[in-house]
Amino acid sequence: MEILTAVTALSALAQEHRLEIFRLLVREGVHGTPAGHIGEKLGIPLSTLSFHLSQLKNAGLINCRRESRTLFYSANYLSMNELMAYLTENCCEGNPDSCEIPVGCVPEKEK
Amino acid sequence: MEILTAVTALSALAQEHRLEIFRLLVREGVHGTPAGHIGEKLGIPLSTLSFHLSQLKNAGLINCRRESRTLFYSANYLSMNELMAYLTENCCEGNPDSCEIPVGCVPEKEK
DNA sequence: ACTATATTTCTATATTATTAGAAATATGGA
DNA sequence: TCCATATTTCTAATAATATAGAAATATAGT
Repeated sequence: MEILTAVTALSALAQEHRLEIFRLLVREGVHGTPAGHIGEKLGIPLSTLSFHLSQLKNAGLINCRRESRTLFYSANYLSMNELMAYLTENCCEGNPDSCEIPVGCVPEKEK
Repeated sequence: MEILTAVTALSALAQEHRLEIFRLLVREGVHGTPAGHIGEKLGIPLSTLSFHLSQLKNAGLINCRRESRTLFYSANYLSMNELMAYLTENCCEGNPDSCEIPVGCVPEKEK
């Protein structure tokens, strides 16, 4: 991963509204959620929401598909996991005794 | 984790110099690296470096200990992993078939 | 006390991001 | 074609962040 790709993704997540949006979409799953529902659930005006969705989309963290008049947004799990892998790359020079706490998209019941 | 804690950590990582600094420290391990070495390796003026180190420190992503005149900075692996867990929390409503790609601090050779 | 080293704090300037109302665009039904 | 719904783009005001030189602080050796 290019460092600018990672900075763009992290910048996209480094904002309260956008982090809420992203976590909502991570919870909702691959089918996606209409933009309007996101704004309603989080109490964000639609023009502001649209700005934040485009930031997340531009960073590759979310996907968008149209179904009639409705745009469904969904989390891009692959790019999320690539970002996390980038952060932990080569940790402890390959000797992770002191830091190994694997995380990822794993359901609560299996933890 | 509080959302503001996560936003602070993500904001700290969402900057090219700071992301380079953090990834360097993740690689170097728990013993830590003197501030001067970081600036030298990354070509960052010391006053600028100090500003960025304080942002990362304030976000809880790195630790600092003094040894004589030298300040050793090191990655805080626990808070890094907590941040990643926060991003993936409750993914896919507990049905991660479409997104399960666990990541974390695991050495290359074991991947 | 003096000097050298390691690092931080202060400062001002320059750059970038956030907000939400109003207008514009896209789609589909009558 | 006309209207309703869903969402985006435009706009301008406001706020926050990054930069690096110079001065200040902390530590240790002579």
